[in-house]
Amino acid sequence: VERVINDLDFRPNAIARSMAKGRSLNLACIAPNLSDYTFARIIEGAQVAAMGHGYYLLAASAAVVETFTHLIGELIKSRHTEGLLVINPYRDKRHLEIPIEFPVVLVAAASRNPRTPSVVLSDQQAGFDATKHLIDLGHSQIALITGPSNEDCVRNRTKGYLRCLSEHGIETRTEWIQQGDWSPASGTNAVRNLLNQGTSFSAVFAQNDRMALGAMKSLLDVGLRVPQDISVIGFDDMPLVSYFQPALTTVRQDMYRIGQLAAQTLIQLIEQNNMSHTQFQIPAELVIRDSTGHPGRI
Amino acid sequence: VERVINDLDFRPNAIARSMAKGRSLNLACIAPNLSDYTFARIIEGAQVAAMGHGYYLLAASAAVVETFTHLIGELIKSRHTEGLLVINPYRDKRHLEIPIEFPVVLVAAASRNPRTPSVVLSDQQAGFDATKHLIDLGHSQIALITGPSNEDCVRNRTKGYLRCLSEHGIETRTEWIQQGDWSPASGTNAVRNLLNQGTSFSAVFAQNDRMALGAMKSLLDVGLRVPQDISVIGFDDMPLVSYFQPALTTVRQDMYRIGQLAAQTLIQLIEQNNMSHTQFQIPAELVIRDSTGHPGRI
DNA sequence: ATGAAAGCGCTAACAT
DNA sequence: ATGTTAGCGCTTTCAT
Repeated sequence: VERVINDLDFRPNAIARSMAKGRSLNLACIAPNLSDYTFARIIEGAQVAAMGHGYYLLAASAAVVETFTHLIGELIKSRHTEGLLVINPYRDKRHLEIPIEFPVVLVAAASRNPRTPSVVLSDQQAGFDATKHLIDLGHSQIALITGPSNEDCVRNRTKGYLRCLSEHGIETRTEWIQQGDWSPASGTNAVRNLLNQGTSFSAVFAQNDRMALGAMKSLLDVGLRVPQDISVIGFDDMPLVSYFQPALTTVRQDMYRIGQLAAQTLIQLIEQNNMSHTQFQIPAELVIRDSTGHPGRI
Repeated sequence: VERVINDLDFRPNAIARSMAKGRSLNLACIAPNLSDYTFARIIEGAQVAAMGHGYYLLAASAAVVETFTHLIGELIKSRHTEGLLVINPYRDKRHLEIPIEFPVVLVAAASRNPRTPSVVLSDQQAGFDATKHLIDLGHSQIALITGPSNEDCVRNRTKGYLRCLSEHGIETRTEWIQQGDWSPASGTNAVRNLLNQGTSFSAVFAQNDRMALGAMKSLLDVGLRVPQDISVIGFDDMPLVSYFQPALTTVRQDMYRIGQLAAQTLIQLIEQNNMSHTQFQIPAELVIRDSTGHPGRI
């Protein structure tokens, strides 16, 4: 019998098996989209971890709240999926849609509910570190370009920036803080504002690399040199940013590891129903390249 | 009865349903990895199309041949999945592992088997167009940085380059053709070779953006200006390349659309068992920015 | 140890 | 139209 099984290369029908066991071995990851580098890396890490434990990973994108809500509902009620990885950076009602009696782990945003595990970057610390790097170089007039204010990580990175300034006895000026929308164009714009309003600054900390690049562009456009005149630091360490002129100093976040850890946590939740209060914080790493230097005399 | 169904917000158990119908509504997409922009966009397009038709999309990465083979075997034999989207750019034995009696569509590589549909970029035409753009600007000494020679698209892009040169009566010099490995470093290296061997050239066509950026870097490093001294054109139109100095001229491939079309084709294959010989070719689009210009007198 | 039977929650084919 | 039943391919329990 065993021989025949091998000879025919037989595999049990996964569906029937799921049916009998009440388990689908499917996990799902919901993200605003699947192509942003950050999300793609999380998904990749999660997929590898899932596969390593014998699970499959459904990738789902939900650009708007309605899709998000609907998708979560379907996935859970249809029992298509045994657990959910949700990537929702926004501080909005989506967090209320997250079921509490179902295995869910939140990625890249702290959970609102103590019973839902989450794995996030230590954004506040990272914001602090970036600012500290600039201060250590001798800067004291440091502009900040934030992302949209409805995202958790923006609040935290800003908090880190503010804490660092205050710990070094530097008074914050509200004109230094410009809000962007993560796009390079918004970085360009923010610097233009800064320049127009005559605010003096010798460094800018952009909360993501794309805005940092946009910021660098507008600095270069008006003839300012980076880093001789103005230092620029980004956040993410996207591929290619080291190939810019000058190579971008930035804060690297290891999204692959975050995705991996999130999937592992989810699987543990499923298999051991271990709903312990687990909120992982993953440290970021400063990557010093050529876009930051000592302040010039501008 | 109907009322109770609604009141309880009842959803049929997807697994039992699959069991009874013999359908899982799962598609799977296998790619070398999930985070390269090109792959991520394909997956995103496929996922959106799949969801639009009521299917779910499993994302799977298979970095090495063994994983690939194993994964395909499991996915199919376990009947976990109803159809496969395979992204395999390599000209290797993986193509032989692709089952013919199972719904599969090949993405970003032409299928070896006439019964397997595929959707690919018109790489040859795109290579031709990029070269033509340079020739139209007045260049006649055009270096080429290719990707690894074991990939389909490399062969085709190169073919387009060669055909364009020959159609314009330009004789090809083998020293102009440098092989890279898609990484920026290999682009840097290729230009260094070109420079060292004293080959004269006024433009370089890199078969992806990352190598183009690497190439630009080494040009700039030795004091050559882009595009005044040397023109550079890339391929892909990755995010951010328009923020480089100079903004990169490149060939845009609409991977989202390719993924979408591939998923639609797969679904048709499943639902109508329509195994018609369909090999889609999606056109690329030249995006002219600032890294290409008329040849200088170098 | 091996074999028989019940049942997982649906759908489809039947009978009323 | 409505209700009933067999069966999808496994796992698990119970009997041999």
